Amino acid sequence: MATPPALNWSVDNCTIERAMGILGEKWSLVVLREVFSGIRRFDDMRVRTHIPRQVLTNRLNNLVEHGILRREPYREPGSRVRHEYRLTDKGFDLYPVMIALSEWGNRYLADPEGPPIEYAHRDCGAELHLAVTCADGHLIEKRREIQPRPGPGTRPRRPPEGTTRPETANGSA
Amino acid sequence: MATPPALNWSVDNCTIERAMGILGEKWSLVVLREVFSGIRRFDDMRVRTHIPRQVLTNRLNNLVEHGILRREPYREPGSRVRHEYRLTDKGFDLYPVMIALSEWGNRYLADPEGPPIEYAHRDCGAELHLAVTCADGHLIEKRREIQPRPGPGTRPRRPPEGTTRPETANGSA
DNA sequence: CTTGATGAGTCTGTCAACGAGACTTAGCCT
DNA sequence: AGGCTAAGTCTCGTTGACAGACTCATCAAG
Repeated sequence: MATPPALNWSVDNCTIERAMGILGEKWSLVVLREVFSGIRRFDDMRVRTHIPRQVLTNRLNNLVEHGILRREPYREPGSRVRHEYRLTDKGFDLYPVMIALSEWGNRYLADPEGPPIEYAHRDCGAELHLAVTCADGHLIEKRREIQPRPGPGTRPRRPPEGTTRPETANGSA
Repeated sequence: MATPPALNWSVDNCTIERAMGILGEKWSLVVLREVFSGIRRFDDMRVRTHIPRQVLTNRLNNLVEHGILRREPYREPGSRVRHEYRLTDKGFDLYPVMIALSEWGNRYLADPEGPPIEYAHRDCGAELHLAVTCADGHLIEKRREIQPRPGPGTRPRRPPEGTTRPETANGSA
């Protein structure tokens, strides 16, 4: 084997990495799962998830800071004003991420009786799944059809003087 | 507002949570991005990602242990036998997760010039994206059509004696 | 056969993040 | 006035991340 071409590009500005910087902290996605499921209050999340208080405050604040959740004041009759956490548009756009994770998790990690949460089409009740398509409208069914490649923000990586291995032609796994 | 119905179900066996237990550790998905991009060797990953050695060994081992990567011995002419890391089927099935993250990241987190990596349809070159569909074949375009609900593995949550709030009807965010 | 290069680690010590449990605070209710 | 409750802070011990030096096996050069 020889040098994969990817080695010549830098990935400092990788958006997957940035996304994981926000969502990859422990519990972040669990918090989002809760909000997607209609759980919006601090203590309700605590009760279901057992996330340590401190971590939960921290995650909620981070998610608010990144514009994924917003704090909404509400007042329950006979209580003082409180806040609940709701998804912003940016947060809702994480639906595919949630569905992708749950599809994979359901296939490989579920208990024999199945997963405790599923995502369904409200109108017809059928379960959801993700389809990979391309901008030209083709449906992608086999992974051989998928090709990672340098995008518009690609920058060269300066190799540290004399790191040379013979080139190869094909960069996918 | 009143008790969201989700509060009555347990989420101990949630598959999203389990998936994040594997993929949510710092760097896990970056390692996978590398492998998807054709980077398969320890030091090549180090060079691009600057992941600390110890963490990288640890992540690679975890991913192998969970059957997402496999170690493949190879021998470069004039070197001793080494190992490279390749995706298993289970690993390849994470493609939707990668694409979902990168779509979201590209929309909200990219530099002005764009992302450094994109996923394309090999046959036509067009960029990929994910479509949410339901098992009945409907294309879901609005989040209002998505409904999280208890799945087959749902278990009741034993509420700790006298945690009662009035019920509400609708559980989505 | 010795020396050196190289890929892939291990070892050590420091610092940040996580987890458990007790304590705090603001506003409402009796 | 006293108590309750949601949502935090505080404290402290444990785990995980990181940096940098060290190890180890193997092959190639001399």
